[in-house]
Amino acid sequence: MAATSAEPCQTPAEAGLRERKKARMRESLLDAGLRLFHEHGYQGTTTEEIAACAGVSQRTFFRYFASKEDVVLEAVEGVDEYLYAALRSRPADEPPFTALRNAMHEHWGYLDRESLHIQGSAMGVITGNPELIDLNARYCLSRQLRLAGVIGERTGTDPDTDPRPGVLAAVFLSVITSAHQAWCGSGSRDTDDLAEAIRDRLALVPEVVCGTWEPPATAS
Amino acid sequence: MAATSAEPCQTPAEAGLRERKKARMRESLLDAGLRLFHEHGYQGTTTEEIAACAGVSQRTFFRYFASKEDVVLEAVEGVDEYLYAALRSRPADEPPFTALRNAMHEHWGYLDRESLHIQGSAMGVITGNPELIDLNARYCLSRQLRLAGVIGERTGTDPDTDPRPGVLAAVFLSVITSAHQAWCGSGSRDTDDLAEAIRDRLALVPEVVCGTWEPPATAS
DNA sequence: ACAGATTACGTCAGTCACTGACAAAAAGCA
DNA sequence: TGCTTTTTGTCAGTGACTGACGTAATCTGT
Repeated sequence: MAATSAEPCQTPAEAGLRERKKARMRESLLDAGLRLFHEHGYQGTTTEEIAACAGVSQRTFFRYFASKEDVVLEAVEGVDEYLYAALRSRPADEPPFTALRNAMHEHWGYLDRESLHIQGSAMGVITGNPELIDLNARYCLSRQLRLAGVIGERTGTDPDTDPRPGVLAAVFLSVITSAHQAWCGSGSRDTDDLAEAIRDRLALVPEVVCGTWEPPATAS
Repeated sequence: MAATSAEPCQTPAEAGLRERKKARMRESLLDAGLRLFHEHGYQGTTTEEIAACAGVSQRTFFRYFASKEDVVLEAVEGVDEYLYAALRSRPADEPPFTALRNAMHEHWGYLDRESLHIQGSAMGVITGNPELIDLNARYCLSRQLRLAGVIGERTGTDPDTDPRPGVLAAVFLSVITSAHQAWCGSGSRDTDDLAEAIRDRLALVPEVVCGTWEPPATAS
């Protein structure tokens, strides 16, 4: 079914009308969802409203997105791509963690004035209750795996056999999340503060894991 | 209303009968929940079943636990106490990260044959949608904060002003989670394998963040 | 362009987590 | 023993999510 296309080829688009409609529908639901989340908050938006806003039924919404959270996730993944690209373009001789820090820095410049920076984070697992994996996995597993993959590319290591890319991805994302929490807790809405928190905390990691801390903190 | 107590003081217990009943109710619901989760899985257990199993109505269940997930969380927190205790009893001259690794090792010995080791993990935050914090916070924020607090005690640093305890807690928990994921993914049910994965990955952290990786992994 | 197989959609009904409101029962207190 | 406070059950309702089924749109071959 791949090469037997005898299509009129009037539209320059790639696939059939059905595919294009589906893609547009998904896009439409995503836009509607993000807009409504922005306007009324996440909890303040129902899936019915998203569907109605996109002109379809709630049931159709759930045919495109497995859950309300997935709308957010989709956006997160889109944003992360910039980080991966930045990481890939770092010079090859940079040590992995340094490259990540620098990539994050570039990435931030890119995102700084985006309307949406969404950060997912690490997942949790409950021994013996695999169903709970799904519940949390949404928030980080895919992110962590993808990042580990990109780190693996850079370093020539295979994330499936070498745990180091996975560990670095986990550490990196957890520090980002930690900074994010601190930022949220501080009440600041200034994204520059968030960027600074991220930078500071990433810079602290080697010291924090590699030795004894100097008694008086950098409590400026 | 604090010192005006002219209680008969007939019962040797600490508080009034009401308090004790409440504590027993909570315990009872927790036991029922964990047992049912174990028997039928998390998804396979409804809150009504938990309530019925404890002999109360569903509404009462939700008066004791804000959510079904909270039942699990409660158990997680109980388990973590052992880790904190182990960390507190490490010699004061051990560097923080080393102390954590050793504490984890001891902790594991303690838990090894427990019926329940539950691991929560890091939370995610969505910029501008504080409601989502709750959603994930359940899974890690409290854990991370508590651990940061204990680390702060040990090192004489204040987690509120010095970001280092928070960073270390985040890194540590994320590596545990990462190991947990790898273990789940490997299909092993042997807790010794999990302990080994955790040990290996923790040992890798300094190398992973502090320099250039040696090309051929420890792909034993 | 038209019949027949796919596929997408809307509608309906149902489950489950979770919540507010209210009345009855239990526990504390005088 | 009355009176107040707290706890509980019942009821009704919201919102996320799913399965079933009929209808409509798209695709396929002629």
